[in-house]
Amino acid sequence: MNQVKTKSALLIAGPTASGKSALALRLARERGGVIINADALQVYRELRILSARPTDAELMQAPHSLYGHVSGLEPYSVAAWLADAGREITKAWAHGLLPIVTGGTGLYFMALEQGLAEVPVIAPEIREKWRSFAGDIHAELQRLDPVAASRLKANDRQRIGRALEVIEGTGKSLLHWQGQAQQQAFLSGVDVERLMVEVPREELYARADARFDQMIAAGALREVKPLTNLDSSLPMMRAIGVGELIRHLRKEIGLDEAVALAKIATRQFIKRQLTWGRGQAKGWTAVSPQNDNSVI
RNA sequence: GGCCUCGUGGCGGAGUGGUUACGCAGAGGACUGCAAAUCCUUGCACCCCAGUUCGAUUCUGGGCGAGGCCU
Repeated sequence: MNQVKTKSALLIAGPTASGKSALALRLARERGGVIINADALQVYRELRILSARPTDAELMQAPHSLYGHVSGLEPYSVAAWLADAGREITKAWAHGLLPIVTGGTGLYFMALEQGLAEVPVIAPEIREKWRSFAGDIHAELQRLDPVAASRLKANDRQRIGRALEVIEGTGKSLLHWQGQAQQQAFLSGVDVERLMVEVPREELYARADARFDQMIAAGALREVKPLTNLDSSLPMMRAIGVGELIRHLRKEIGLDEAVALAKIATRQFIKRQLTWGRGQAKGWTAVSPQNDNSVI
């Protein structure tokens, strides 16, 4: 068991069902580390099974943080996660432990390494106004912030809404804020090791399919039942499987169909994660979950 | 056995005598506060044979196949 230098960190990324957690667990035991979650859905308390959070047995083998630590009814975001993660990393260092940040959300790793633009907090009313805006949202952005509008696709309501709330809430373009010096780059100047878990596509799909069946067997329907009447726009409700299983509980589709749809959604998600990895995580060290000899 | 309808890409489903919708799945890509989200691009077909025609997925005939009705 190595003694950890004061300022180092290990990042483990990879698509869902690739075996990141098991690898993180092993390395945490070997090196004396704290596993810090970098998955946007595993933070939600209500989704233990469907978000594939570590089991109790796994949690006991090494310290974990940011798993199921927030309510799905509360707003959460990259910024909130970044603050949480920064705090946990600092704490790990203070205890002489290696922070091992692992998860499948590329945006979170990006925020961790590059920081986030220092955009002031936007008033909830403004935010809500644009999220529920019924008209031509892109035309509105063209009027208020033509430069930002020119960079976004007309159908990309989510990003357009963000650009609108920023220009209205701060009086300045989102591009202005992004052009400012980035703060909160916790890992700048830190000795960072980056591992990308890679598994052949076909094998990954097969593992993901099998895992969803296991989730059903483990009681995923029971987990979803209390969520049936919640606002479907909550981020938690977009977890793969939640919408599909709710439709089944409402007798709209059979269980077989719900499972099939969730598996398709999982594969599509994996594809996006792989695209992210190829485009945004160049230079990470590729490791396979079984034979990660490239890791010291 | 007779009559009728139909046979389009992996699936669903339009349509046309020449420039071959669309949806889903698949593939590729983007990505700075909802990211397991949001968005962009895209390969792939007209059951077989013969005929009509300058030209057939589209028209005619036959074959094969599917479904329905009748006996």
